[in-house]
Amino acid sequence: MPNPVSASADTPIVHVVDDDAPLAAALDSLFRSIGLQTRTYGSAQAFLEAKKPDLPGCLVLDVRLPGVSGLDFQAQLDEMGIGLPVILMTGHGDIPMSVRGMKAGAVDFLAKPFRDQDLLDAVSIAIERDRARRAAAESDADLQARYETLSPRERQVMALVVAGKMNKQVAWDLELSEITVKIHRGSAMRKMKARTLPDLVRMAGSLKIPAQ
Amino acid sequence: MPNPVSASADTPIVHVVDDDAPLAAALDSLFRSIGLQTRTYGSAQAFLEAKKPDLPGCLVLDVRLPGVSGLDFQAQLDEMGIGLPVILMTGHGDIPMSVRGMKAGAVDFLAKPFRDQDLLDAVSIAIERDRARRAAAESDADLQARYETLSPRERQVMALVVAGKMNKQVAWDLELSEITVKIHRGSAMRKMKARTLPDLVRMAGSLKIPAQ
DNA sequence: ACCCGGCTCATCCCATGGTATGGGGTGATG
DNA sequence: CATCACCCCATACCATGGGATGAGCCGGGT
Repeated sequence: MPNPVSASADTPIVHVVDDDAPLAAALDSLFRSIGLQTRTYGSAQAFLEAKKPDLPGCLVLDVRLPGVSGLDFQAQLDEMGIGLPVILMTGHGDIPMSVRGMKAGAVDFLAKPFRDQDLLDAVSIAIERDRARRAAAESDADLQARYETLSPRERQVMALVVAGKMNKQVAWDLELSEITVKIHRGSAMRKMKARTLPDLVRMAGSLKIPAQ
Repeated sequence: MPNPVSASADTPIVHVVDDDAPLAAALDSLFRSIGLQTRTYGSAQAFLEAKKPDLPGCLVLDVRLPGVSGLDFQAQLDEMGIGLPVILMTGHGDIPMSVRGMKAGAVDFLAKPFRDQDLLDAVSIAIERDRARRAAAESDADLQARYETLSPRERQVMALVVAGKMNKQVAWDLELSEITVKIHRGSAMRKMKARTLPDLVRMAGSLKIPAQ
């Protein structure tokens, strides 16, 4: 039988990292009440060790944690390439702390006590941001994967073609015959699944291949 | 005779908006001491009415101002399209205030008293950011200006060409002869100063002309 | 009335792009 | 050794791009 407030399917996940168990439990039920999955962790370490499902979500993080500071942890996550949007909470914070958190890209920084609604708003923004991030990352990974199937020559040719050079010029630059360039160019188009040259140019742009 | 700490040429400008005159004067001399120009204003209104030289710079803004709040003023500047990076200062601030300021894009939010060096660091970041912003805006305006010289037909053709359609298909879409398409295409290339099709595609990208 | 710019089209000609067919060489790998 | 991926090239053929020349139609401004 379906849940009254549907959950557990592919609904977003809120990860709560807070060593204050009662508070974590309260947050958990708050999020569940609006149909979000939650996971709670007593420490940064616990969060890192847990395996996270491949779903959009966000991280609600207390600044005061056992071991590392929440702010340091935030920076650490960044270096590790975990792009999960972060919402920071604190009981005893000051302005420099909040500024540092926001500079590091936090979605919000909430001083306790805060209204439930403020947190829910922040979470909803964070999740939306994560959705966009994941979508961008995915299409980027797709593109990157295709690009990696190109042979070295094909990449060179692609770069020059995308820079606007004619086959003839590419041939001269790479000391090849024009016919060979045409062939590499064709394979590159096929492998990149680019129907037209403008498509290829845009792909090169997304891949940050320098224009010229 | 040149100044000891070179200024007044095309050096960046720090705009200080603060109704505390002694403090403004102190900031003024602080910034001049490192070779920056400064302008001080007693109110948001005074800043808006002043004519600002066309130079990179930033805005140092006290949150508590006569009339509007600094935060509201910040939002107002945004709506007016004044992209000058903002640094907020406050004597009596709290976390929500700083978070709001940072969310609105402030470079930094400093609680008084702060160290001179913190402000100088923020200013230097802000000016660098403004430089980048201005450069981007300028090249964008250039492009936009060229785009505006295109006739309506030329724009239609350009859009379809950039979307990867062949002249033939463009002709069919617009119910034109292929020859006419070629001509519009040629003019578009010339007017946009695009040497090659990839160039045109990138320009269209910067102009945010939808790809297909 | 005239000119000019935008829009349209045709025919001709040539450069360029793109693919197919067929050939040969290398080096890594099973 | 056989195979495969990558690299190189030629000839041929056709589609496409792009410019020159010449032309007609409109509407707005001098």
